[in-house]
Amino acid sequence: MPRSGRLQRGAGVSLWRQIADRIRVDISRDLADENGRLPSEIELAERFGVNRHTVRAAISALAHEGVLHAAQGRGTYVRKQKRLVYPISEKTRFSAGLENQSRERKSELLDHRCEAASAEIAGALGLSEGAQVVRLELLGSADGAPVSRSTSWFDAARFSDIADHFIRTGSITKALRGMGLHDYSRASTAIEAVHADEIDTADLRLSPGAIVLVTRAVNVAPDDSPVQYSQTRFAADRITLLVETHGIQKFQSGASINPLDAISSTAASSKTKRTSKN
Amino acid sequence: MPRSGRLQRGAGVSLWRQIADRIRVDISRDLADENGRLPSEIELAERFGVNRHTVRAAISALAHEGVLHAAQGRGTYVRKQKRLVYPISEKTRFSAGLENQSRERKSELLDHRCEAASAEIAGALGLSEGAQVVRLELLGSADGAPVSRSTSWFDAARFSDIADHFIRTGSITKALRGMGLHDYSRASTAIEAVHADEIDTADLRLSPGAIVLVTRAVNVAPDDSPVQYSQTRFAADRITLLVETHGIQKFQSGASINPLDAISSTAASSKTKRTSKN
DNA sequence: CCGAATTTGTTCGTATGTATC
DNA sequence: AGATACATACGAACAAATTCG
Repeated sequence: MPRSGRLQRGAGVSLWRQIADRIRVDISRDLADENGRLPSEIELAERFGVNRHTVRAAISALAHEGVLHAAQGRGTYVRKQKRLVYPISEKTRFSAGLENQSRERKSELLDHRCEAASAEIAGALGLSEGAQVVRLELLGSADGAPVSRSTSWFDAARFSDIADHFIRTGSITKALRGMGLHDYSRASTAIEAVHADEIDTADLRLSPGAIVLVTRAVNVAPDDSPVQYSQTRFAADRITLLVETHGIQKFQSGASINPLDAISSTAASSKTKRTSKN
Repeated sequence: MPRSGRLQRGAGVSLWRQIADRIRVDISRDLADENGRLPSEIELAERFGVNRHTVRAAISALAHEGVLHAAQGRGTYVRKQKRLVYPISEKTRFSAGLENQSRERKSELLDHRCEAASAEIAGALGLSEGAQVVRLELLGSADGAPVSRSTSWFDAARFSDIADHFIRTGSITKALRGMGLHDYSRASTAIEAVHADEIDTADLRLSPGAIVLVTRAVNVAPDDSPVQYSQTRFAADRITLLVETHGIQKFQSGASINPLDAISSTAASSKTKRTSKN
């Protein structure tokens, strides 16, 4: 039976929202079994004394939030995974970010080709529109789960063989080094968040309604000439972007400037901490 | 009447998704009136020859994407607004970011109080747990629309009067300067994206299912001691975070390193540009 | 200011399709 | 093949917010 208090019909809050809030709390107690599986929608509907559609609306909202995952024919499960931290700094390297956080990580080259630069690409790389550029399509995974899907462009005049070098070395940094560029810097990164589209749900194995963090970044050579322009789409529920704009140092013993150190322990209660306007 | 082709029942794609795709295209043609208002759900259901619930599912999906906005009693409208750019760099200032992008912007102090630091706050500020800290609740708006909702903490021992100074000056930077701190730097910013909760929808005037960009940031004094820890929630469909990790310079005439310069002109076609795995 | 009309939001009922076990 | 469980779709009714005469 449902835990605390009955559902309030006719109050300001809809039933499906009340149920969603109840489920969100109860899954960490006894609602889900040892495998994280929830009772079936029919059973939940009986427990809450509502129609199955009302339960479905609640589950849908929680699936949008990334709390639950419904699989046709299998059941509804609690989504359990901690976020990987992807650092963004002047020395951001594409694949290096996820080291030490996952057992197995991979950067797979899906496709590569030469094409004419659009206005956006040309502007970012300092080329004229229509200039030849090399495009690389990469899929980043950690522990078997896809995490990022990126498209990068390079000036074909300088880096026509970048794909070959990447295939040999498995790394953008090493590929550029193999072509004579021994260092580069991240100049800027634009960050937006949007809902996953059909391509995202396929590539990143997301459920419809999930969130994608979109970054558009420019890397520059030591002489500040643009080298690489890339658009990356991260599965938002698996990633935290960490921007480091100032040397990260420990200030006092036990005190970390990295706010993420404390997040995992307080994430569950963060909601109660926030205060509304009133 | 619907434009091209009938809906395909029993094909691989559900009706509501076909309808959503159709609406997404047709709103830029003739589906919406001069005010961006769509026909009522009942009328759309008749046009497409489906039940009203099926139209609602399509509208719901498009509302999640941020394309449409449904208002009870008023109708369903096309959402039209361009994103503001919020820069994040070593010299990020809370309110300064939105200058020159909006006619009217405001940073309103909703609440302030003194409290004991939690483990998260204490860790970020280099204090011991339970130490007294001042908390400021701010609401940032641009052109009348709420954009950000932030909570900041300061060491009460150093900045007990921060609220008074903020009320007088209307700026965190000026308030800190008034208390003897003439400069500070952004040390780190953690960025995540989540679905808006009830508090977000109220404070930022979002529709349920909207996306919120959550940042957790630490500002430090010139001696690298932590000064301010803040959590900010941005309405994701109104904001682009721009991380500048390397001096932004023009490299060639007409070439900008800022990738955002080209986004607006290509955003509409970005979807077709992306390629899937196959 | 009131009340009717309009429009979206919620809930229940029912049936069928599809994926998984 | 059968049972289970989620996905989609239609129908009906009422609630809640807004608009407008």
